[in-house]
Amino acid sequence: MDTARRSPVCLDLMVGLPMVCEPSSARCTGMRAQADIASSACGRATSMTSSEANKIMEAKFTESPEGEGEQPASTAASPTSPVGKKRSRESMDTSDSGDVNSDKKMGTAEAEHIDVESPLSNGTCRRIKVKRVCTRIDPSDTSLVVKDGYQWRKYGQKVTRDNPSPRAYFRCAFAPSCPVKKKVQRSAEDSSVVEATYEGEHNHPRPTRAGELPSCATQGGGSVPCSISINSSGPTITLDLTKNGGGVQVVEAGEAQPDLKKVCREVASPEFRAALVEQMARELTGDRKFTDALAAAILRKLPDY
DNA sequence: ACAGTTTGACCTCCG
DNA sequence: CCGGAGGTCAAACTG
Repeated sequence: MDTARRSPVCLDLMVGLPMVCEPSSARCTGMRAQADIASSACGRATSMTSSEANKIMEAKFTESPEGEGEQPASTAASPTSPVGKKRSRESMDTSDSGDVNSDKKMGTAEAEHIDVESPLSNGTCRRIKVKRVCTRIDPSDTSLVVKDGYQWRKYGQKVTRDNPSPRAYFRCAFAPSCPVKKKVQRSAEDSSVVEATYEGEHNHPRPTRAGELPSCATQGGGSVPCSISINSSGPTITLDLTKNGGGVQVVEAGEAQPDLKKVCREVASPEFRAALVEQMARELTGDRKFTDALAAAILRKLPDY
């Protein structure tokens, strides 16, 4: 009964809060596991290379202090990071890439938001936000295209050592000066999952084109408005009940940190689900605003009575 | 002719 | 210094 209470997982219900499709936010993600990587202290980060950051990005979640996150776009696009070609390029790739996963076909996606500190030559460092999104697609689809509302131009493809599937490199094609890049590669463990890594921040509004509505507007039954964030106090699962869908669906990231995997397994367990439902019911019935709103909605549906 | 993609070569980093 | 690996460039190709 108190599984959820005993669980390290904290449930955060989002009831009655309309989802806002922020152009540069992961809010529109369907099923989303969001891990904000700390890499907090510049002091620590000064010794952290971008490759280390990449390793973190690709393999690990670390605990994150709160207050994490937003950074001005101006810092994101800092052109001055003469730490060598690879490093400087990575350094240019900063921050939030916006709403990245309107799902292409099967719609289940998982995103990680990761900030890493990129050391600069002058001894300072600056935060890079990298977002990785796992999207389920048809395994027979080899296009490595993840539609996210932005226009991308492919500029390279490479087979990496740890994954037989090729990795495709894309640049934002909407604005020539947009520093955002993304890498798309099938998961080594599950060919039906593609991992898209977004680096950098769009310096332009999202192109609005017919048929490319924000993902939160287009996502269908396959997506669940749920997010998982991991912080020092333990993982928090957020269910947005303002959207359609409703079950709990967990997609395990192939390279997810063991902690996240553990959380995913826990979340997927029947015991947890039962406790989740129970706690949801408790939360809902105990929320006066919710019951009032529910009553009002029912009354509206029954105008003749 | 043009825009986008493919793909081999090249560059840089790192161990 | 060297070799491997990831990332990018740019010519060739394609629709």
